[in-house]
Amino acid sequence: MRTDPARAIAVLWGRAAGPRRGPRQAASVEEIVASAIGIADADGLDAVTMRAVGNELGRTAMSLYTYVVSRDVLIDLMYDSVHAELGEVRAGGDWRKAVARWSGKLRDLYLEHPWLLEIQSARPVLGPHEQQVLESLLRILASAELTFEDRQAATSALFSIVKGAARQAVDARAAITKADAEWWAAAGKALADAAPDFAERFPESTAVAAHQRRLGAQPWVTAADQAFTRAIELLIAGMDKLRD
Amino acid sequence: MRTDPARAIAVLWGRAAGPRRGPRQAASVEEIVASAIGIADADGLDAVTMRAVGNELGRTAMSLYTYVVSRDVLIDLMYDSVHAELGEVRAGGDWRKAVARWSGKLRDLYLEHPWLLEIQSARPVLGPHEQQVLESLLRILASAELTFEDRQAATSALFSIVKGAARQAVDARAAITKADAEWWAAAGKALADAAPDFAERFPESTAVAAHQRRLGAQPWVTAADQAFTRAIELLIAGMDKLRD
DNA sequence: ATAAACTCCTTACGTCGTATAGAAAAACGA
DNA sequence: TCGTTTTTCTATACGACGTAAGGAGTTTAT
Repeated sequence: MRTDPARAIAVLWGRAAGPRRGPRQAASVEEIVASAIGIADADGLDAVTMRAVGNELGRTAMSLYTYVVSRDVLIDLMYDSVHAELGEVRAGGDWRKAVARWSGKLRDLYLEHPWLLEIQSARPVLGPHEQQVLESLLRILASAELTFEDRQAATSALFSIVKGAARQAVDARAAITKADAEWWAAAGKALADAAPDFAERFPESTAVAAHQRRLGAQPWVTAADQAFTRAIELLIAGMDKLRD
Repeated sequence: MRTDPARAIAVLWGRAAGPRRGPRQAASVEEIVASAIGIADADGLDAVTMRAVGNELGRTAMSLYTYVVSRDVLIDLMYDSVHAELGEVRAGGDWRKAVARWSGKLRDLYLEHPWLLEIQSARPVLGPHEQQVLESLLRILASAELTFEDRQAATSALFSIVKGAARQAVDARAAITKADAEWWAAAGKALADAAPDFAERFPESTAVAAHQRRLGAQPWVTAADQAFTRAIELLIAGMDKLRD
């Protein structure tokens, strides 16, 4: 991110790449990005080391630097690349349903590539596929005849809600592991010891937790799903109400 | 996070600390956490290395491990500690205003300690001050007479929106630096070269950007502020509408 | 007095991104 | 055609990081 952006952007937006002088390149940026995405899908973003990606392609870490100027840029490319999977969400019909559809699809993308959530920064879009995702949403919001201000507010809110909900879902999914379950049990016990007055100090939190437990079955996972759907509904209702 | 949570939780919730045998400790957990927060405020979370914190206190990195079992736990402690600054947000009066007030205060906290945004995971609350922040919100939502389901949905949405907006604001603030301005100029130029058909491919994005530019002055910063306020308004309106 | 428990220091390991420098390979100018 | 230039890729190395291991010194319990 700190280096000259021109090359990264050129690669993102469909290269130029005139005839070069030296030896032919044995790999390609696409191949490297695909390999990196595979590693990230399997083992998370931290596992995407230059050495690991190089190894996967049968070459050294340093050779990758002739394709991408830094690991950060590689991650930018990965980020944009997976956004192609989302495709276009058309704006026809009821805009409320379209917003819900867009949100669900973006959340699915995050769940399929949880490492997307490990990337921080709300930096403006850099690549064409990210841009397409944003454009799709803006088209829907335009069809709802929101003001420009509300389009921005809604966009920001929707991205945030989807990301937050996806993170919750991913964490919930991970918490089902045996080791994590034990960890939580131990944490709960330690908490009960350390704060015996929890229920009096935090009655509302306790009430919500009790209600959650009452629903039984999959306490975290499905609760997160429902909270997501409902959160989107709340926002849509608000947009509807303040639309005039 | 991977180790026994009991000790971390004991420290978080106000210790026990019976009489120990060896030499007296020359520092305290509070001192270490405060020092780490100072470093993070100044230089971000990455600057909080065990060596840096130790150095600040005139001791070695390894000595810190008698106070906190790992860097991750230190960060948990930092996280909870700064949440004490937010204090209680009372639930009296109009719940709509209270929600807005709570959101604004949390956002201010994030802006004052931007490294909070570098911490990922939507893990359930661990410390008492985080818990208090959640409790305050739940009290407000209870006074609004939302269903339990809607309280969860609204909680999740509000945390997400606040966090997302804060991140945007922090990034906008950072983008005013000279070096970054140059970077963006270069990126813009590169983008114009790489995608001359941008405006046709992404008409809605272009329209929003044009509207933004038309407003002039501080294009990013105040726009982010307004989008935040409006996003919260949208959600509150939705809660209001679907309340029955 | 001796033993146990504890703090803190020094040293060291394995990891990372990437700087540097050189070898081999391809295209260019003559 | 033959250097010259440009580029790819490798090997090596540096300085960071979190933290494991081991040991010296200090305090308390027996």
